[in-house]
Amino acid sequence: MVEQRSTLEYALLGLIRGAPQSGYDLRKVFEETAMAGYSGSPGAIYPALRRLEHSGLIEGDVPDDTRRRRKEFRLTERGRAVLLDWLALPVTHDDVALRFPELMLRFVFLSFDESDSLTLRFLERLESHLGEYIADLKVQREQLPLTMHGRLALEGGIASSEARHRWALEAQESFRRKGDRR
Amino acid sequence: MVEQRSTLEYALLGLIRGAPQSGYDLRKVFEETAMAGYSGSPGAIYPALRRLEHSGLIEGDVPDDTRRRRKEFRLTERGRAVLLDWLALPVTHDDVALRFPELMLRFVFLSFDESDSLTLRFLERLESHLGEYIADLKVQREQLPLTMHGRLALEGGIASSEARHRWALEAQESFRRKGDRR
DNA sequence: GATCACATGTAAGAAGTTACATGATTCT
DNA sequence: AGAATCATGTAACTTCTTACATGTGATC
Repeated sequence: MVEQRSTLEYALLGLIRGAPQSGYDLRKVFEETAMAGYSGSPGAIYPALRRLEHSGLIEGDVPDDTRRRRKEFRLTERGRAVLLDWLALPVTHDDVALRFPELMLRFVFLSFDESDSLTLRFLERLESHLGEYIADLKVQREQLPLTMHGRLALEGGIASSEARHRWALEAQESFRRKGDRR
Repeated sequence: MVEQRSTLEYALLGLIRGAPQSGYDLRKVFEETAMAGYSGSPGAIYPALRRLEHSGLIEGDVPDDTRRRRKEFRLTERGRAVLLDWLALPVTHDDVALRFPELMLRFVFLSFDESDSLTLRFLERLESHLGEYIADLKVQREQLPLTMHGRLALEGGIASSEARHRWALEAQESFRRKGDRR
């Protein structure tokens, strides 16, 4: 059973895993790259870091090369394990239909798995669930009584899902080619 | 200045505007059609309806043709006005980048504007902000140092945004043709 | 008579938002 | 000297989640 944490907490774990950094650094990442829509408000970030620290997933050090007040966080072993558990979670139908941005966040952090096996499993499941989801939307388009706006909105959903579906296929090919080259 | 309400509350206003209905009816809409990801849990719906009632945006009647306990809500004049204000809000860059599902919810409810003028303004702004957003993503792809996963994720975002962009253009044409026919 | 669908609610807790607060260091 | 940036935090509030609670009418 996987520990349940908020998406923001996983985003923080992933970023810290990429490079140890302070709360301030993390806030800037969210503000400047608008990372998938997680707000970098101090009222969200600092309490989340506190929770992660209390749970023993991250540890803060005060680096001695700065004279500014500053605490740099890095992952603990448990932190790495919790992050990996989250990354290895199977992609579900609801993830695809309701939480796509979170899936993309997970995908980015799958770069920490150097074997690419988690990545390939992720993309395969993503691709198949997207296929189902697109079929569902098409059924709804045929069967539900819809206004012109409703039908168009559904068609928009179908179009963007189909783009994501093609992307999932292409991404799989990229990783397969990469694996073959070795 | 527009009254600030939660997205769930606007979703409820829009659905009730479409047809007066009870909390139970509304919950089923969310559960069965998975409407854009708003959960139909009673702990969300009933308090939200209470808030809307207290603010004078909806009113509940007990219909006498049923013997079940049941309260049917309909919009008040103020409720219609608040919904319309929300629908008329200009589409912003952040809406496009961060809150697309909410935009699609608004689009569906724009069917209440029979002149289609709000719809057309909505689609024009959507189209232009999407264009900018796609350009931003392409800049990030060129300029940021990215892992293979990061680059692919960005390309996925570009692909689905381009699909939405094409959709916004096609939807505009649909409404223009419809307008011309009269 | 039991079970399912109808129908509405509350309580506790989690997590985010906005706004405020504070102070040090670096740049102009 | 003053402004901008670095850096961390708290408090009040809002809203959602999960889980529990309750009861009636319809169907088998």
